[in-house]
Parts: sequence; C-alpha cells; structure tokens
Amino acid sequence: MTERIEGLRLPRTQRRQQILAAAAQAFAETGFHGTSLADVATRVGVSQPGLLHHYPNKQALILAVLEERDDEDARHLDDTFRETDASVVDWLTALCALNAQQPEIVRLYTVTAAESLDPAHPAHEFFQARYQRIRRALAHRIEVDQERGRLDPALVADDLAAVVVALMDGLQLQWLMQPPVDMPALFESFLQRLTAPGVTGSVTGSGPRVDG
Amino acid sequence: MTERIEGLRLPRTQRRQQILAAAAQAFAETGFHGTSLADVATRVGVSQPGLLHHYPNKQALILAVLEERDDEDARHLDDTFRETDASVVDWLTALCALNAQQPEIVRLYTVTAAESLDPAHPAHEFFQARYQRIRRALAHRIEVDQERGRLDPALVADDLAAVVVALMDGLQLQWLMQPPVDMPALFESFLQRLTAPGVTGSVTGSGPRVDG
DNA sequence: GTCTATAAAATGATAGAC
DNA sequence: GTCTATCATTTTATAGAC
Repeated sequence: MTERIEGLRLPRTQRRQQILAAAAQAFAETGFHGTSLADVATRVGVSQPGLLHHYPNKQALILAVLEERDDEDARHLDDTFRETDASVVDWLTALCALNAQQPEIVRLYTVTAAESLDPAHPAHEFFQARYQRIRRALAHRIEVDQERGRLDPALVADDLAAVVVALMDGLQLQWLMQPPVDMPALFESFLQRLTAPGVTGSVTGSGPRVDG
Repeated sequence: MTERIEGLRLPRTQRRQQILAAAAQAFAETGFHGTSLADVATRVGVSQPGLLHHYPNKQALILAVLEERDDEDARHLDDTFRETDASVVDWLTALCALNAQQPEIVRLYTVTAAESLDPAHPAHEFFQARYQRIRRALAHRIEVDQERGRLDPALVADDLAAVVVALMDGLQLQWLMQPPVDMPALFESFLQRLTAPGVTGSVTGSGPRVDG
C-alpha cells in the first residue's frame, strides 16, 4: 500500500500499461487471493473504481497480467535466437539468464502457478495450458538436437523436458527464497550432467512417457 | 464449504486433531489467503469461534498444521530407515514414494511454500528454515555416501542437494497439475543420471573439490 | 478517464452465555 | 468445549457525477 501519486487523466493504452505493471508487482508479492484491487489501484495512483474501468474485475486483471508477461518473454527469446542455430542447452541457458534478471516476474509465476492448482482459481486453465505448451516446445527442441547428433539419443525427449522444467521451477523457488542460491550456475552445471552422453547402466530411457 | 456434520462436545486432543486435518485440506486447496476460518470450521463441523477456541488465530493454525505434518513425515522416514544402511538414493526414492501417496500434503507444501515468499506471510520464516534444514541434511547424506565410495566424489554435495530438492519440488508441481505425470519414475530415472559417475567434460566438479 | 458514494457480502476476532 | 451475537474492517463491484 503506497500513497497515491497523481490524479491525472491518461490515455487508455498508457494507463493500462501502468496497471499491468503494478498488478504484476502486487500479485507477485501476495498472490491472487492476497492482493486486493485497492492495493493495485494505490500503486498505480488511481482509485479502485478507476482501476475497474480498465479491467472489469480481478480475474480479468490477473489473466491480462500473465498473458502479457508471457508474450513479452516470448518476444525477447524469439529476438535473441532469430536466424541462429542454437542448441537446446544454449536456449535454456539464455532463458535462465533472462529469468535471473527479473526476480519479480519469476516470483509472479512461481506464486500464481502454485495457487492455480485449485480448479476454482482464475488462472487454473491458463497454467494447465502453459505447462503443456512449454513442455511440448522443449521436447521438440530436444528431438531436433538429437536428430542432429547434438544430444544423447537415449534420452526420452518428453521426460527430459519435464525434468528440465521441474529443475528450473525448483531452483527458482530456492533462488527467490534464499538469494545466495546461484540459480544460473546450478542450472547450467547440472543441465550438463543431465544431458551428457549416456552412462553405464542408466535407466533413463526406460521410464513411462509424460503426456499431458 | 461442506455442511456442518455434528455439534458434539469432544475432548481437547481429538478436536485439535480434527481441526489440523481439516485445515491441512483447506490450506492445501486454496492457500493461506484463500482460506477462511469459517471454511475450516465448517469442514470440522464446528462454529468459527469454536475453532478459534483451539487455535487463537489464523496464523497459529497454519503454523500448527505445517509443523505437525513435518513431524509426521520425519517420524515415518526415521522408522523406515531405522538401523538400516541405506544410500541417499534409496532414501530419496522412499521420500518420493511417500509423497506420491499423499498428494494433498504435497499440495499443502507446494502452495504455502510459494505463498510464503512474501516476508509478511505467517510461514515465511518457517519455510526459510525448512529449506535450509532440508538441504543441509541432504548434503550431509551425500557426503557420507561419497566417503563410502557410493557416490561420485566429484559432485559438490551442497549443489547436488539444492538440485535434487529443486527437481523434487518441480516434479511435484507438474504431478499435481497434470496427474498423468509419473513423478516417481521421472525422479528416480533422472536421479540416476544426476548422480552417475563423472562424465567427460562435465563442469559439475568445478566448484570446491572434496578430493583430488 | 476518473472520481465519490455506496451497496452487499465476507472476514478475523472478541464478549459472554451455557 | 461450544455456541450465538456482534464488531470493525476489508473487499469486490456498481451507480452516477464531472
């Protein structure tokens, strides 16, 4: 709850940008249930009904926040790797580096993803779809690398994708909880080990598949 | 919000057990902020002030729930491995198997751990301490295994501990979100790979050495 | 586009009877 | 040990003025 800063009349698009930014902060800190519209409104410097003029209700607001942030990151990564021939590992390393620069956004997703396990949560379907999409895309990149001989073909792409996403999520939680945790170093270091050429007696390829 | 079941007068200990069980369910489903005392009270079959007679406020309630569940699991694992000489991998496998049997408890910790990133959250300090304790204990088990030649000495114990906890947390989230995800299989399979003897060119051992 | 006023409901907590 | 009654707040959302 900060103080109201100004009461100016702003163009629609600009105000909506402000609101999304403030809402992202608030939801990241206290989650959906822990955040009130008045809280967000105060951060923007607008009244609570003034906020609801731009987004009809709380649910619409959080969904807008999540979708906008996803688009933003997708744009960034697409730009970074446009026209390049990067490996999955390169790509994941870049993603981890990007995340390391925006703890607030990482926290937004960490907190709301867990909250969204509740089927009644406004972002429940959003996160269901998001995780499926992310795992699928990652598995595809893994397969491409395998075809090109850049990755151990014994690895089960879908399984490795799930594990890598899990590792990233888990490290993010620890990183947010105890900043001394060096997320990018741990991720990269163990990603190497995880994707290294097959080891004697590894059971890796024998597990059941992960489908959505 | 279920219906009230009975209005009987119960012995203190028994009622408190009921309350902890109901509260665990509720907090697991909707987190701390998303759960009302009335909700918990209704599940127990007691009035809301009746609930507050046993736990003075909401914060005391969730802390009691978390601490009791931790004790319970610690007891279970201690019993399982009493007098045995199990490896870290055995121990972790047992822990994962235990978790796979109690999705509700796993969800309780997944949801409240993320929520607790907020320094104002009642369980903030609890989870800070919990993660430190868990990582420390796991690192110690890893070191013991390394000394006995059961684990690659090139692995950095503290780092591996953080990574294993991360992997477990992350897989739990996906497992809760999309039950077809086979958490125990994925965990065990990739745990093998993670702890397998060193691989050529692995960066894993580049931290402080345990041995030359 | 933004505000004030306000409704209607929910919530955490207390007082006091039985 | 449990309940009813009740309070003080907070919260989402709407109505209508400027």
